[in-house]
Amino acid sequence: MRAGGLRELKKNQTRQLIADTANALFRARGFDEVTVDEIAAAAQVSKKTVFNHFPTKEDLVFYRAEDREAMSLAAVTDRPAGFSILDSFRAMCLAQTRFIPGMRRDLDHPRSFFDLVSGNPSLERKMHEVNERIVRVLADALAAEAGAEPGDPLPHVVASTLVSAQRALYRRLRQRVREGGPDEEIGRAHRADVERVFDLLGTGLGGYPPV
Amino acid sequence: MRAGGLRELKKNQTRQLIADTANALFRARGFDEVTVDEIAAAAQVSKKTVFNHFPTKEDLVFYRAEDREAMSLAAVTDRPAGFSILDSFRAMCLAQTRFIPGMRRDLDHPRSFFDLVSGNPSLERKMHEVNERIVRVLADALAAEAGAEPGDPLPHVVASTLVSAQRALYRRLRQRVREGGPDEEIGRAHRADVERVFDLLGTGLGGYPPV
DNA sequence: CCATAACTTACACTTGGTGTAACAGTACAC
DNA sequence: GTGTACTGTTACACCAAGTGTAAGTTATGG
Repeated sequence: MRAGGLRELKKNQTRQLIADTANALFRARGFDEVTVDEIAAAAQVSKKTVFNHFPTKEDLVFYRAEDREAMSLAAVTDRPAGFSILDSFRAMCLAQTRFIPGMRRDLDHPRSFFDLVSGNPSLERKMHEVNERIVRVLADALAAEAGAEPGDPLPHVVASTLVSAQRALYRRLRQRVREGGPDEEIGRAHRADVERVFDLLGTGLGGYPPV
Repeated sequence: MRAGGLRELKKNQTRQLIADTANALFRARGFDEVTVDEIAAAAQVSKKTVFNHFPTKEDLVFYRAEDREAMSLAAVTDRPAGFSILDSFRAMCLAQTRFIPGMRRDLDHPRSFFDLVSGNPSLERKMHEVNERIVRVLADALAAEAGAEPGDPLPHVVASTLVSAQRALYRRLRQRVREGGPDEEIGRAHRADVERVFDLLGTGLGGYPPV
């Protein structure tokens, strides 16, 4: 069970090969139009091996979801002293502009990752599940930091709000990228979005919608 | 296609019969331990008819989700003049105490509705889906009322926060009911919970967690 | 009473996902 | 090196959810 063993290496290679093969096929033809049998055949692997690595077909698309989870969690646990959680999330959302090049690349595909997921019920469900997982992990971290009573609803509400803000801003940013324009301008608009959202979260929702 | 026609009546009866039969079986033995074939047989109906009425097996459990959706939406659209949306949701959450008797009845079952859903991945996914639907509907209503630009992330963030508050408080209330105690005491504790959550939402998240 | 539309059914089929037991290559101790 | 235990892969048989189709049945409206 050594981490750097040959066995471990081959296993990871197989996993990566399966995921890459699957996603290439999904992009080419759509999620529902590709069967797991096809994926297995294309990756020269048995169907059982696919399911040994990925519990469901949907996981082939979202297999890197742990990264996002870790990022959100780090915003709470690894923030510099004197930074509130809200500050930390605001900073994280401002930094989303670094995704712009990746978004541009994705949008170049005839079927972008976004198009793949949106409009497919089972993939959308899976996405919500991933999201909910992040909220829960974040809520636990918040509860631990705040020393909240078990069952306290507050940490979960805060976590849900922050994650939803992060996602909404990400979606908005992608939309802006899709609409076109120079990076700099998109960045400016995005920063304004971030400030609007976090101003509201910072001062309270009581005044929404404004008259 | 008359609303009060005999055909319509029988259809609704069949639908109700299938749902009731299914849920009785689910409660008795668990969601995964009952097949759709069994449900169809028990309801004396073909499997195809089950799927004609309910697109997926999970819908047999959540077939009344539209009620919740309508309730959340009404909190925005039907609120009295001078009530902010936050006020309206606070009132709605305070009124959750009326669910206490129903919760007690549910908890009497050897397998409560809650137990049925929690711990079952596909039912939890479905629940998140229902939830996300509510958030989206609410966000649209908020955006319409605020006259928000298309793509504006704010309405979605607000909607997500309100719905998550509502759900978290509902969960907390059920937990209190499960822990036992007189209704009056539970109601008092719940009202305190509601005030804590909505105070935070009203004044901003910046101070969370408190030092 | 008849024609049509709407609901149900039987049936065959696809596909995601599991269980099992055998097989193959790696790790490791000696 | 050699034997052995371990671990990932495979073939295969199987289950259950969900779909498509064509035919049967019953209400509806003229």
